[in-house]
Amino acid sequence: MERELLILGLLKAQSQHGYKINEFIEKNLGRVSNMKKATAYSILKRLEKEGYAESSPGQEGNRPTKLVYSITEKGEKRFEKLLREVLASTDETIPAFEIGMMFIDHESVRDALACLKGRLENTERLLDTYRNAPKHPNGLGIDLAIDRRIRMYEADRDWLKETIALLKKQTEIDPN
Amino acid sequence: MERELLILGLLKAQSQHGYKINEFIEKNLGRVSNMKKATAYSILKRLEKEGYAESSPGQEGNRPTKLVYSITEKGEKRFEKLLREVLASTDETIPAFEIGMMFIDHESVRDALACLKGRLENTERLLDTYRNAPKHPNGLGIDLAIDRRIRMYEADRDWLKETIALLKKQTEIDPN
DNA sequence: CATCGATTAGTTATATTTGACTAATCACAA
DNA sequence: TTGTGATTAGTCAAATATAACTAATCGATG
Repeated sequence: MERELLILGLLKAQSQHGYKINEFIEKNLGRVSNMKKATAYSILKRLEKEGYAESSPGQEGNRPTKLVYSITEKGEKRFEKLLREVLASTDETIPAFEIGMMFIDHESVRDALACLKGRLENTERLLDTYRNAPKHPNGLGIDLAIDRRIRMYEADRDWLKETIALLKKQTEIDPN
Repeated sequence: MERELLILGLLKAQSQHGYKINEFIEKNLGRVSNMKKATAYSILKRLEKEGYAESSPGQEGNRPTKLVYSITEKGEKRFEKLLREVLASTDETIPAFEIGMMFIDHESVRDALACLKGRLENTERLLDTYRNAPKHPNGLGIDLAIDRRIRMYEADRDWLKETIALLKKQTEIDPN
């Protein structure tokens, strides 16, 4: 659903053909979405079938014609509906990591500690990346999203540090 | 991948047939996974094909025979490998909500505020649920996972409150 | 004891996602 | 000018996920 929103948003900014859409996502939004090329094409096709976008053959230079997609009136409405939905609703599904945590007693504490330490390093590296991300002058939204990302990673880092400390104390009592 | 881990974990605890697996996920792990029945069955089939689980026909009472799945030696290894992977790696994909936030300037500030306030209520309700969740006496992992969930929702709530305040200030300057 | 809704235990058709493939053009060097 | 590796612009087969369907049994009720 956020994928549909993303593509509608890109079409809203500018009519484009599938290749450009995918290229933009790969090059500029690699962190934002890991949607693959074939998925982008298939979503474009669906959007057209459902009347949210329309395509017309376009030409550039000597290249073979390609389908240029534009958002329709109906598509703009759809975009706004989806936007409200993702803004208002909370995603309640538990991330993979927490599912793993539930099984942590099946691991030796020593091994678990190694995993969590690796994860802590990762998290701190990501925090750095987002903190050093350039401010976006136009468009408040992107900066707000980045700020949220930072908050989340900070919370994750704090929890990780405390949990690692707690498990370390356990190994001192009973070093299995 | 976390779905495979979950099913292997359930099989590790006890050999079961597909229906019980799905029932347990639906009734007890509704918050943990939204995996659907047909998916559970298809993962069980794949696990068997790849040698991580094996099935044998079982009978109970007068009911027709059903396939009971057990985890294999190879499956236990697989479980541990997957567990290490999800524990160590950071999921870097941006949640749907943040993708929405990036488009927030396409919304009127008034509408955006309404959405975020709805979301804040939701988040506070969830926080309450997790704070009041009963402690799990055996198995430290579940409590740690719940603690992490609480931290994340707290961070989300704080960010939401600040963002709502910021947008409110904007409406006072320029009420569009 | 017939029957009717709930529960058990799946299968199947359909939709979504992705990795792998195709095929044209371009840029540049030998 | 001809080959060759990169870029452009997709398509297609295979994997994954889910909604909808099937079909047997159970339990209780009139």
